[in-house]
Parts: sequence; structure tokens; C-alpha cells
Amino acid sequence: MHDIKAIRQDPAAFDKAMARRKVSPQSAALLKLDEERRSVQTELQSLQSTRNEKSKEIGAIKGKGGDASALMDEVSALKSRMTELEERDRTLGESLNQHLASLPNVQALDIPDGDDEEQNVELRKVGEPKRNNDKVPDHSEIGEKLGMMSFETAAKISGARFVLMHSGLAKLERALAQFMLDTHTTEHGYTEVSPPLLVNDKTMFGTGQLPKFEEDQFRTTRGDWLIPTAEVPLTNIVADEIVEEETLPRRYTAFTPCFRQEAGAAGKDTKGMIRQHQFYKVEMVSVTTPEQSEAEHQRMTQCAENILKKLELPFRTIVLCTGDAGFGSYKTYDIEVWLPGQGRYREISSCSNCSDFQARRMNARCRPKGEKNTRFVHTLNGSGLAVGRTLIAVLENYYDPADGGVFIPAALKPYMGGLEKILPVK
RNA sequence: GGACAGGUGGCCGAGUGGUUUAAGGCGCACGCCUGGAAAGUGUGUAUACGCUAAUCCCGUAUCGGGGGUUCGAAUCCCCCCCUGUCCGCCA
Repeated sequence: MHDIKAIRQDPAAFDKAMARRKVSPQSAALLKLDEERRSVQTELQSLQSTRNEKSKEIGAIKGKGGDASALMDEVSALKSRMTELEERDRTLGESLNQHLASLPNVQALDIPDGDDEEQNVELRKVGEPKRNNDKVPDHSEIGEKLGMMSFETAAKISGARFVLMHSGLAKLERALAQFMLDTHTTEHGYTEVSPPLLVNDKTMFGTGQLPKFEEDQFRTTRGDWLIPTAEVPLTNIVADEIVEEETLPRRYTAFTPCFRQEAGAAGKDTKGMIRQHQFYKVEMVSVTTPEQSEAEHQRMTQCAENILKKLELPFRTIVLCTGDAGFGSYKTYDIEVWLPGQGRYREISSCSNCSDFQARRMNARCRPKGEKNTRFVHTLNGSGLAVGRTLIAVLENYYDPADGGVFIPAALKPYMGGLEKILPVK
């Protein structure tokens, strides 16, 4: 959501920012609505003022037993115009808000311009990618050969884009989640949260899933939405709140299932568990002051990277160009893990600074100590990490071609009861 | 899911159509008093929009949310949401 006052102040700058997002100039249409609305409000408020004053007089006259019918007629005469203005004000406000809510966030100035992922820029690489001399199979093949991963059974039970795991792999998934949560809570200072997984319209609007991305979501028969990421409930913790700035930054983490229709992804990643309707993810969310968000963004990205370092998985971090960044993003770093089975890096985490974009939609504000005025908080979210994709990365990077087994990364052994290796079931 | 009772400022709480500009209390902030503190005492203490140099002043809106009746609504009517208690169901 954008600040109409800021657009009023510098319409050209706003159009320029939208142009980087491939959005045509919007300020003229927005300001026209805004101007008309304010003139309607000015007239309406002056009529309300008159009405209030005269009604008070009527009260005083009647209190003394006098006749106020002349004044009452006068106020009655204002009514039709007032109703008209109220209606107009409402309509204009709605169109203005709808228009503002449909536009993506402005991007940071230091972000590379670009049309798609081809123009993303690599910032750093950590770890040595294992070249595929050993002919590492795809994770789905590894999993099925282990006898612990079945897309067929999942398809029978549910349909396409689901997977069922058992034994060692089911436990490995749980171990990964535990390990990530423990690291974030004990080393990175995040507060663990167990949030609702079904949320209402307002919440989905707050983080920007609605109204534009409705077709990507699952909805219950009651009208609740299944969260597509824990970012949604975690960020909305501060919705409609005014928080003291001393208490910022606030850092939340949660381990939840995520549900996505993958509506626009037909034909993409149909094999394996890269892209599913349901997957587990450990999410990080930070709420900060405007001054803190840039540093917090770096910090959060490092927290995500730290998980991969501990798991000794090779990765690279990239900054998304203007054409590839998400709707609410001010700046986004993606972390991509090396998958030997695919012979390339694949997204495993996305860390975004949403500046005040979500805060405006949620009406989430903060107040500097001792000051009267409030301002909007900044919100950030990042995967820390996508558990399913991390499991894939472990399978492919720790695969042992000698016996088709998978070694357990040292960091996970305590969570796997000391197990060294997952071996195929006989 | 059903029945009943509720939802008023940071908190408690009065208020069933008009001097309510939401009483009063608590808390908080600042001052007075004091050697210092407590007690006492005075003042202030929501958010948004508009106007504006301004966080002053002024205007408007907001008493869970939305709509309606009325010259005038915290108060009356309708719909919805939430909380509590009891019943039912359930892990």
C-alpha cells in the first residue's frame, strides 16, 4: 500500500518507481481521485459542522421548552446534500484504496533493473559445488530407491504435487525443522511462535496475498485461507498495533506447513518435491523501525545462510532484480542451494525487506519514546529455510553412490539419534 | 452448533435520545509542596483525516465493525465479529 501524501508531494518520483516495476504511470489517476475526495470531504465536514452546531441549539431550546421547528427544518434541508457527499466520499475512498492496494512496492534504488531472473545479480558463493562426476541421481530417485519416498501413494491419497515420506526421511524432515528452530531461537534471538494456519481476509490483505493473488491460495468452505507461508500470521501479529520503538526489532520464527495452489506454475517442476501444494517451512519475520530495516535485512539473510553453513551445503546468495522481486518487496535476497542431481542452484530461501508496504496495509505503527507522533513499522520476512527443499539438498549432496544411502550431516546427528547414514530399506 | 450475559479512552468504570466538550477512579507525564521521598495538590494524558510553518489552534470522524432511524445516537433498530458462562460435540 502506498502513501497518497507522498505521491501528492512528488508524483513524478512515484511514476518513475512504478516504471522500474513495469507499471504504467499511475499518479495522475490517483491524484485526481484524491483531489476530488478531499474537496468532497471539505464540503461534507463544513455541513457536518453546521449540523452539529444547530442541533445543539435545538437541544438547548427544547430543554427550555421553546419551539425549535424552524431550526429543525433548516438542518433537515442539509440532509440530501450530505447523504450525497457521504456516498461520494465512500465511493472515492474505495476506488482510491483499491487502486493503491493493487500496486507493487517501490524497489530500493540500489537494486539492479531487469525483466526476469536472468538479470539477478550474484553477491556471494559459499562452499564448493560437488560436480556431478558421481552421477548423483535426482532426489526423487534417491528417495524412492531408499524406499522412503512415494509420489504414487501421495497421488492416490491426495493427487498431483503431493509426496509421502516415511521412516528415515520422515524423521529427517522433522530433524531439519527442529535443528532450524533451535538455531534461530538459541543463536539468532528469534522468538518461537505457533500461529494459526487458517487466517481471515484482512490478514491475507495485510501481507499482500489479497486481493491480487487469490488464485494462488487455498480456501476452506467457511471462507478461511490456508496460509501460503508463516509470514502471513507472523507479520500480522503487529496489525492494528502501535508498538513502542524501544521494543523493536521484534523477531519471530515459526515452523508451519504452507499451502499453495501453484496456479500459475502448470508444467513447472512437476517431477519430485520441488514444487508442491503443501510443504513445511521455518520462517523468520522481523518488525523494525524504518532506520533498522536495512541492517536487519542483512542480518536475517545471514541467519538463513548460517543454517546452510552448518549443514555444509554449498549455496550462493543473489539480489533479485526489479523484474523478479515479489509484490511487497523493497529488496529481496534469494539464497540458492547447490543441487548436484540437477547440476544447478535452486532457491531455498527468500529474504525480503518490505519496508512500510505491509505495515500500511495492516495499520501497524510504532512510536519513538517520548514522542506523540506515530509512524509505520518496517516488516521483513525470510525462509529459514524451506524444509522440503533442504531435505532435497541433503539427499543429493550427501548421497553415497556406493550403496544408495545418504549420510547424515554432522549438525543433524543429534536430532537423528546419532544415526550416521540412512540406508535403503531391504 | 444452541442458550444467556457482555464489548465505553493505556486500565477500571458511569452513562438508555440533547449543557457529555464521554463523569469518576487508577496508571502515566510534568509542575507545586519537601532537605529528599511518600502523602497531598495542580495541569496534562487516544487515533486518523482535513487545515497548517507546526507535533499549536481549529474542523470532522471514531464508544467492537458495518448499515439504518432522527434536527440530534455511546444510548433506539438491523446485520456481522469477538469475549465470558452453561449445554452439546470433540483431540
